[in-house]
Amino acid sequence: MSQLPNQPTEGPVPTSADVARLAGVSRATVSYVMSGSTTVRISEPTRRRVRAAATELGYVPHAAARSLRAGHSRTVLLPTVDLPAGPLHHHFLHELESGLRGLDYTVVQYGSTGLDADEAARAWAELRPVAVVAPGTIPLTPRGISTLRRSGARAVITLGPRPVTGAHALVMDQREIGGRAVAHLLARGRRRIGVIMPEERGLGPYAEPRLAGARDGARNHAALVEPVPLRYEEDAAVGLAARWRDLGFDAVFAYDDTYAMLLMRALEDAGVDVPGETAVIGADDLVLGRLLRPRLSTVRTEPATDQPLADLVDRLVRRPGAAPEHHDLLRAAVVHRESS
Amino acid sequence: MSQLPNQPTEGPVPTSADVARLAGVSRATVSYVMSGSTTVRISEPTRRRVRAAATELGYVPHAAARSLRAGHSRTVLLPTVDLPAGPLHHHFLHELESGLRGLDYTVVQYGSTGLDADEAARAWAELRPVAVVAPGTIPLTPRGISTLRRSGARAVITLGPRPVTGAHALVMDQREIGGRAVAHLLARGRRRIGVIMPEERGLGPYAEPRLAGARDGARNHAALVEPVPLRYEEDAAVGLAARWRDLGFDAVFAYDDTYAMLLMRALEDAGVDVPGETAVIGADDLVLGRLLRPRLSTVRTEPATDQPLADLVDRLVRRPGAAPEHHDLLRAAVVHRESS
DNA sequence: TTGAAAGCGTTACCAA
DNA sequence: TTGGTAACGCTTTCAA
Repeated sequence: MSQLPNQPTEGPVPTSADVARLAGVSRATVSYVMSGSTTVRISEPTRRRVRAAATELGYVPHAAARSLRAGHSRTVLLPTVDLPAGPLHHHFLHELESGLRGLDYTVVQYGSTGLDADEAARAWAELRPVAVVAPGTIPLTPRGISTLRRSGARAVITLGPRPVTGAHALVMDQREIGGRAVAHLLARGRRRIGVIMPEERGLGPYAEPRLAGARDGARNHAALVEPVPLRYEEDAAVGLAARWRDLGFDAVFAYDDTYAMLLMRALEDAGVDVPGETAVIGADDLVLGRLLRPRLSTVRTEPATDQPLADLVDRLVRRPGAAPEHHDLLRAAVVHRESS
Repeated sequence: MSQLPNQPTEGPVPTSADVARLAGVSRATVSYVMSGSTTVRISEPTRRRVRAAATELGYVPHAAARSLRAGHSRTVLLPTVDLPAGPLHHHFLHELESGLRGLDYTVVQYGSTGLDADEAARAWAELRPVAVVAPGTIPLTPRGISTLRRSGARAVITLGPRPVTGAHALVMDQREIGGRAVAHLLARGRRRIGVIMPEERGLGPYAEPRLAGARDGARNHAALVEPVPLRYEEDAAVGLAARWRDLGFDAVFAYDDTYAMLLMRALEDAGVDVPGETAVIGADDLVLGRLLRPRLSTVRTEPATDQPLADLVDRLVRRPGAAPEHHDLLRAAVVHRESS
């Protein structure tokens, strides 16, 4: 094991010039060695001297200086908000992140809570990312998109429930989820369907399309579809259950399995029979749905494309200026269990 | 509404020189106006001309160039891994992120899955962050810490279950959770305690200290504490429940409420009475615990400090070189319900 | 095989 | 009140 510097030198940060000096070569040579350039032949002894000097000084190249000189970066910016975003969103985000890293991009998440659309776009543009993949929960205006493109971003992509004009879109269309749920309930003879809408901030962009899909699904049937707001708290559910019979629903599509569980428990405590009196279906197929009694019916969502997201982003970066593309990322299917 | 550029010019990115040219001033003047410098007086008409030119060109300053020139950045790097990390971890991360932004830091999350400790440290160092707050799930070696410090990081901080030698530490000591759980079970007369250990990768850094705390808590009592591995899947739980009576436990401390729910359901289906035959306690006080029957006892964790994390990081940045500090972030308390 | 020098976009100092 | 200039750390062409 090599000697570690025992005093975390508070001194200046070593640069390639320091390495060059220590190794007795020029800065150019250091650069060649560090980047493993093959266009220039450097003797093996020299390489070793340079590497040893770099290690001794703890030299790490300065990314900003490099990309400044290069005129471009390989930074992909993923703005984030700190709101819950659904398991599939996380799945995609993770896949995207590791895939892009594999393609040698530097992936950086940048918290953007509380910034308005154009402030956010400017803040992102300062970092000169080669691509931006923004969640649908952050509004992206045409002006913001323009700012980003003019700052050198070769791809501006939204990832969310809705496409955004002017940007490429990876669409997770939540409407199909609502549509499937309602079709299932209709097929089982239900006609008065409540749709649980979370009152939690930030879930709207997901919940609204699910409701819209539910409504569309009931369009040509003599059926009622009505939103029912609910906070994710026990007493809210108890209150709702207490006036449940007055509402007159014979079925309910909950925003997701966790809300379904919350409601189902409250209904049971209030003496409402599930599924006899009210059928319940959730969404997202969480493990907990199988643990409930009755077992929870749900709408499972799964990736609709086997093309890795990262490849898609990479392609958009390489062929910029192409017309905005929309890609549907979601497939939805009902998993029928006991609660419906 | 002002005129938007109708062609997303594929041309070169505008620089302050372009703005200067268009406004008929020097680059220096542009810089003064854009950064709102007060040390230099610029006439109001000039300011207006500069701002108009900047808007027209869609000019956004180049962060890398700025920090290169300045010799330092206000970037705080939060390396992330894509593993589940507990609700409190998320809470802290979010608080830290928004707090730091309020203190005018640029907070950036950087995915580091799959990198080894020293590779990761080098990758982070390339970005020249002024501070790094690394989750405990990413091992940080003395060498890595040294690399970061020498690259100009004024604070290297770990956020996780364990302090790391040489770095500041925001400790979320999970041991107390196990300790409280076991103390509670002992007080209720239980003597043979199983501790559910998730088999899921990445939970180890949280689960192990919880187990250690449980063992410590039983030290001076004639009690048995034994780990029981469990995958978070229904059939794994069913299998465990089937041989439950052979194991001879009269109580179980589950890693968290979700594992507790999984096990409790399987035990119930296997005819094991809870809490009569086996007492169950979870952790993290999730909403679902109150929805279970019997209602789930749990160990609630809450922030132990009312000093905002961001202020703490800020202080460490301003007073670098100070001896490593440890801060305990967690307080744990048993919430007794029906399952124990 | 190596070195000198230019230039990426900024900002801070010093003159005008 | 404004402008010229140098410097931040790096890569790359051109010459030696």
